[in-house]
Amino acid sequence: MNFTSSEENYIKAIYHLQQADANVTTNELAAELQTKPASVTDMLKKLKAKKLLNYERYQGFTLSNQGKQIALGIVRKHRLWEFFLVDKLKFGWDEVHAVAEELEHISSSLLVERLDAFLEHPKFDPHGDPIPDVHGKMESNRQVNLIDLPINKKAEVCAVGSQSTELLELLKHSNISIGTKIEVKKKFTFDHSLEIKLGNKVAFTISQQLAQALFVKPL
Amino acid sequence: MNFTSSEENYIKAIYHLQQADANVTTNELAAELQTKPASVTDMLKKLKAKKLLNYERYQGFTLSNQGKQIALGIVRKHRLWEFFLVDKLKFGWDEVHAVAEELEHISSSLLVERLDAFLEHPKFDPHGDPIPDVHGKMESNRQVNLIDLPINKKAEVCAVGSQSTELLELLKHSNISIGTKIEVKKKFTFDHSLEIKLGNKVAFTISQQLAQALFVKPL
DNA sequence: GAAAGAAATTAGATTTGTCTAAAATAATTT
DNA sequence: AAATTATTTTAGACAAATCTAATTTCTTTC
Repeated sequence: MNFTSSEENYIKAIYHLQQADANVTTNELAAELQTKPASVTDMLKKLKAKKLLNYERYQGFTLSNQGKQIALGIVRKHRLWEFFLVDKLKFGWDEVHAVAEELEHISSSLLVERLDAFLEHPKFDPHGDPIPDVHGKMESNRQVNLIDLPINKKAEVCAVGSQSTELLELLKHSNISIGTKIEVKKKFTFDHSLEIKLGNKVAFTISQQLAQALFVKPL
Repeated sequence: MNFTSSEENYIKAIYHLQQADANVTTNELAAELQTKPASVTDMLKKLKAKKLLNYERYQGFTLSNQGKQIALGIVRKHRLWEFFLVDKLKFGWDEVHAVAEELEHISSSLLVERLDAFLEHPKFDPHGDPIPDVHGKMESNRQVNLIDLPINKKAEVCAVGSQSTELLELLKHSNISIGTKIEVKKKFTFDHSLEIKLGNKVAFTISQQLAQALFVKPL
């Protein structure tokens, strides 16, 4: 199936906002796309009709699996073009975004695959973001500080910020180790503490200091 | 100023049809763009308002100088992308047209210039058509048989098909030599003879045989 | 748990590019 | 030069994507 540039922009924006926080709202999306909430609602209905979105009015929305695939295809194109612009056309990494926004809507999939081959199948774009392959798979190996992990995003602990016995003692007591599945449920502004959940266990809160010592890989 | 893809498609189509025959009609343009004459009229009015077209209703239309510049910019982008697709991405020369039709509407002029540099300023696209430079200038050195010269297109005689004394005698008598400015005013279907005009002199007709012996360069 | 406030949605209008059907103009034929 | 035919244009409608203003639904506060 084929989509308009406008539809693709909505899908991509929803995808990115959902990465940062699984609970995307109509207003957030409107702000992101520099449009009005009413326009967003119109498009949500259209995307639902095309089965790209799970959406019930007043109840919020998430991308369907099909929607996610479309989003990944657009992200793939965007990042491949960014790589091309910087690597081949000698653009600065800060000059490429606007141009890539246009190029990502070129529809030919043959073009994308030939471009990918020409660039020798790069795995990351000039900003370090991973480039999805034809099937939407990508290396999600950019580790981020737990403080920066979006709410409700499942991740895996992959590194700690120090090897001090004090930290290790606290980690052991909290049942956190390398490989632990982790998820942030809430962020408290007052002291920047986080409510987290390990696997399916009951949630508990950790301090800003501990969170900053933990590095995770989004799944 | 910025134009929509639709406007650009009209400008480009008018440009190409005007190359083939200076008298482009509403119906021809509609056929070329696979749309209806009424839609063409609508767009003609819009392009006139934007000063890209000389147009009076029922009286035909031609591109203004500004319109020609826009057209050349689009042709430049189209042919540069075609060159890129064939030379770098290993497309076949017959596969590139549709993709280039999409790519030619990407607006960034920085992109075009960087692409031109990356490709090392090619002068001709994979089909042998000349690529206009930033200022719209291009080598128009594809010589065509006088028989194929569009009506009302000014051209210059650049070669003859044989060196026989019979031909040279006729050419001398007709005042035609290399460098003569020439223009076809009418084509007669009956015997394929042509009415031609040399510079500002009075028009006269020549036979199919003579026309076929003359090669010209459109100006 | 009712009222106030915030967020989301609907209703109706606008713009762009297109269409069909009808009318106006130009070109051709007799 | 009048009549026929072909071309071009207008008038009015429609779909896509957007907007403003009004309304509905949800959330929060008291």
